[in-house]
Amino acid sequence: MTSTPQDSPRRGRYHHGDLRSALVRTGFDLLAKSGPAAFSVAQVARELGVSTAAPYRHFPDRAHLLAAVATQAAEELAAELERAAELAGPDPAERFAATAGAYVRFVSARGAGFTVIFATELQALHDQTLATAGRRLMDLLLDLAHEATGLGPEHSPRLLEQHIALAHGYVALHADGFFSRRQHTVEHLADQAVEASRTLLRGLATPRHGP
Amino acid sequence: MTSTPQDSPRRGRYHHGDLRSALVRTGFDLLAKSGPAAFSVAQVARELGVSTAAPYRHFPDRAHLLAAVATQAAEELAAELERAAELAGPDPAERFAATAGAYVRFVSARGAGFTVIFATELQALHDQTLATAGRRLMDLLLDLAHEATGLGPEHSPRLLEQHIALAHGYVALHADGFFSRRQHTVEHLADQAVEASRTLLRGLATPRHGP
DNA sequence: GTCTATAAATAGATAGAC
DNA sequence: GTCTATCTATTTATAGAC
Repeated sequence: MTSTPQDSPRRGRYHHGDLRSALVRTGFDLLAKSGPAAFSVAQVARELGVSTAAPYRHFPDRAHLLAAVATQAAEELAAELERAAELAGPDPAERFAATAGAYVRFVSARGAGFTVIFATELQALHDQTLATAGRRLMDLLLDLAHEATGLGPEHSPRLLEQHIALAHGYVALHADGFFSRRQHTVEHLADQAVEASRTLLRGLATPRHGP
Repeated sequence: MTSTPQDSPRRGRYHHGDLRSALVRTGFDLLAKSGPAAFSVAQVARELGVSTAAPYRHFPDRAHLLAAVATQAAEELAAELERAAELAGPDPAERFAATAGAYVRFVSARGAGFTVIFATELQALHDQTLATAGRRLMDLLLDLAHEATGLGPEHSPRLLEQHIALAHGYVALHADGFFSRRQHTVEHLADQAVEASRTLLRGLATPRHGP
């Protein structure tokens, strides 16, 4: 067996030019595959074929690596939500509702949503790039919520919280097996979340004592 | 109950007559205090002042202890939801909406909601008492949902899923710090969840193309 | 910058004494 | 039924070699 350093990426020295970004990418993949509980520095290192000590040259501790992953997640999620709004057409209500479906799809596929991006554990780091990415994400949603309500801007934050709770609830329950053994595919749940968001907005525009 | 024949309940032999139920009770408290991630057989044993081996005389493994805790949680949660519905008065919509608030309060206080009760990890055990408790919980909610919709029973499951996703979303986001540093108390979030559930029901009763 | 080796926690689980 | 002692596995993190 000819073992040059380039022979196998899982053995010997790791000659990557940019281990830092490889750690973030692989960490993100691990999150998507195994969930936040299984995320560990050691496992990320193993999947990259480097020693478990190597990541500590690039991140001081587990939380800082996770923060870099969360930042990446926030940026990709914002892009997905923006894309979903564009695909939904010109109707502001549809554009807003569509982000619920995009959230369900993104978190199902990538394992990182609001609870990772805004986790207390990471907020304590005061990571500037994570804070910025999180703020941009919320601003995007707040703008869409504002356009979706014709009732004045004071209703947007409440609608947005309801909308986020709804979308996150669907995907959290799904991840933990609540919806399991039925026809609840991710696509189905995403559609349900969109429909629920439409229903919320319709209910908000309806007088208190019936139509 | 406070004084054992020995001087301290945390040292020496543990003379409890019913360690099994003490493990369930303390396990539930640990869940409420530290969350599902921190739940461990060893920690439950430590808090009871018994050796880490003792629990294994009563439960074959961690999952079976957790299942017993989840069963207890399902029963207490069902009782809380029923109580909330009663307190809400005679209006079916209010009775249904009130369960969203009760769910937020219960899970915030006790640490165990749908994701613990219906966790995939525990479903695999095929524990009969857990399955029964879970089914009773869902039946209760389904009945309330059915009474709340005047649109025929085929709408109840969808409404119930939306309602559950909403309530669970609020409490999951809260637990993970999303709502943290504002005036978002548990009571406030519970009220928000109730209001959102009302809005859902109002939206469901509203024609598709505006009032 | 990466490696080997190691330390200190913590967990799940088992064997055998009492 | 509970204890002491132990094994195995895993993690975070550091020290020092190369």
